[in-house]
Amino acid sequence: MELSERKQKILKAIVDLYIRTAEPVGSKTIAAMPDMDFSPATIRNEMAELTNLGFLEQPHTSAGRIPSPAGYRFYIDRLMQDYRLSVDETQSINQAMELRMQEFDRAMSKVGKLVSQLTNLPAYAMTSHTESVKVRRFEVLPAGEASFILVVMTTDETVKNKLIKLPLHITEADLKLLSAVLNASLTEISAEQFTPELIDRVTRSAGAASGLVPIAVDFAVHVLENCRRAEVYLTGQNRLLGQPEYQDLTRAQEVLSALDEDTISNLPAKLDPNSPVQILVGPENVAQELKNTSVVVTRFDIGEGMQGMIGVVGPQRMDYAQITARLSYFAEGLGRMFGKPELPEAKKEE
Amino acid sequence: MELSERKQKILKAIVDLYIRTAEPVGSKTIAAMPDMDFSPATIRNEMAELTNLGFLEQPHTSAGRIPSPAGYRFYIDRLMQDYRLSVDETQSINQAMELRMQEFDRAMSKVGKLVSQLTNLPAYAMTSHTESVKVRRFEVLPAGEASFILVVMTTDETVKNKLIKLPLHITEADLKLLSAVLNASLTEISAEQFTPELIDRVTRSAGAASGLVPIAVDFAVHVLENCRRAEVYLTGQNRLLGQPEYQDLTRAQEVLSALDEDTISNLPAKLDPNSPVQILVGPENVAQELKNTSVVVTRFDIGEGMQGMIGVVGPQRMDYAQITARLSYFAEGLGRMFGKPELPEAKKEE
DNA sequence: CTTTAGCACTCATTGCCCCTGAGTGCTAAG
DNA sequence: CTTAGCACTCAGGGGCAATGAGTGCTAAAG
Repeated sequence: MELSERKQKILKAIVDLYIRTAEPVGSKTIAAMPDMDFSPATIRNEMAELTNLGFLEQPHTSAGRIPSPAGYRFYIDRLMQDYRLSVDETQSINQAMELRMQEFDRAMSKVGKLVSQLTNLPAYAMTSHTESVKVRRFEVLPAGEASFILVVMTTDETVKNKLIKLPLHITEADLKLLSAVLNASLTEISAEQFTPELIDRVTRSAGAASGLVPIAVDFAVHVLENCRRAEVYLTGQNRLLGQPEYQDLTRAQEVLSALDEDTISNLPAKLDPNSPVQILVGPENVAQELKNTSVVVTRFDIGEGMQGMIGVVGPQRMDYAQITARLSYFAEGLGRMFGKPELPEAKKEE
Repeated sequence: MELSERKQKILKAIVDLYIRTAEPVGSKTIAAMPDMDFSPATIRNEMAELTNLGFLEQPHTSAGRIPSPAGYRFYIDRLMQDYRLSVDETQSINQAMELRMQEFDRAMSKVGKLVSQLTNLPAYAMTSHTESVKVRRFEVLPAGEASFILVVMTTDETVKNKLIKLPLHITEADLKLLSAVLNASLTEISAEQFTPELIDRVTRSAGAASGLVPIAVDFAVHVLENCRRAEVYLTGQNRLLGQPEYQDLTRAQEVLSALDEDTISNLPAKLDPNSPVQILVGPENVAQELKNTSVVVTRFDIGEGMQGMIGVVGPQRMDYAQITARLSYFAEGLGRMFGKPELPEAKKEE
């Protein structure tokens, strides 16, 4: 079913205005807008129909209209104008991105913070995987007296390490052997393939270092599992309180307590591979607690079978055009930054 | 100046009750308590004096009294009874601690979450250093085509790594040399001692890998600096909204937006080395924005010149006894866990 | 000299009522 | 189909009085 040109125009005007003011919009206000060549009465009729069609809602009889979730959806899909980033904005985003991201985890937490700042809403950044991750290589590095560092490198380029201390003395030869055995048998296979039989066999072939194999395996499995389970960085929760819809404390708390890592990592049930930015309006969220909030997500390439995702959580009445624009501009920048191999920079002294 | 026995008893009763109810306490309520063998009038007189002495405050004329910061301080130092953890509590804390903390950063974020849960307040966990950190060793590990992984181990046992990609091809020999040079000249010295002259000398002696030295140095310095700058994990901000004193939205926002990593890492200006748990009541906090909140901090040993700190942020009216007890019990557990060398566990199959 | 009963006073909170005004839906005329 | 006109609805706010918890002071009792 198609909306008449005029209905669309009115709907757009209402959503635009409501996004700006957070107050129900009345017929008179709309009629007063330049470019609206109808009387309030006409607008009223149209608004009544839009309400019947489910695009608008009325908080109470004597109030104006506000967009319903379906209204927002229609607006997003059909009416919303692209938001053009101003030079100032692009500059400040670029500048923010200047942070040299040295380590990955840290960087992601910073990314989250920046997104939150950029949108003035709670934001999250997380990593996720597109392929199943395997161990690429083990390294065993002696580290003082009776301890060594186990380094596990995975196919998604994360490198995790653990300091292992032992009460018994271990020789360099033991460690060499351990390393060799681990690399020979346990690399390039996914966590599921770490069967008890395999581990048993490996353990037996490790000689003096056999006691260390289970520890190493435990750690490797743990690393792989943690790779799969995305890491989530959430920040800027307090910005939610700035939004008029969350002046009601209980609402705010409901949303904030729902915003933990688990819900977030499950947020966008399916990522539409076609559109880069995905918007979930209110009840489109699977999580019940978020049925009054909207989520805008986008992803960026990190390369090596991984992707980053950044998202924003806010009231249904959010400036989708602006937020989408900022988010995707930022994500593009990040993609450029992470996705491509890093060029060695020209150093002063060379 | 000493408070009479009776004044102390009354003050304690008021603070105890106010902590429980969050409502100003009147003379009649106190008088009605068993063990209070005085009339309301007497209590009133005492309360008036306690107010003059600065231990109590009156929100308005016709309301009861609430403790002033000084009142809380006196209560904490002199009146508060030790809170005895119930078996249930110790059990659930122990259970929570069962999480096998495989990697340090992750573990700290989990610790933060647990503390928040444990106290039902926003909480933070962070690491900090007691000695100046140095690089203990560099490791250079080839990682595919035109890239390698640089591992920096520091004297505080953190191990950080970075994947470095290069457009040019590098041989294993180059990397060996790089590793040797770095380890020969740049270990066991602190970041300040990375002078341009030294770096220049090292670069020249690195032969074919000379282009990589600045990158490695940059990373090393970055790691050392990050070691010094404590890492902070803050969680459970939403729990602040559950507290009656933060029903006022603006207050809540003020506090929450003040709670970023910077303010937190500066929170306890000086840590009294004698008492394990440190309490900062309201205005005792240096940060202006936190002058209405209290902070309870404790630390635990991680060994190797490092310590962990866990803390709780909440309204001045918080159950200091309970929170102190839970926090320190938890911290002790963590100390036991992190501080001591890890014993290899008995595996099933051995 | 301390304790307590009595009393007048204060003042935040609550509920109530009424008014205002923005906004609607309907009807009938253009 | 559009619009002017009109009666109606209802949230929000101001004013006002009642309520009651709590106080400080005074004077009597212990």
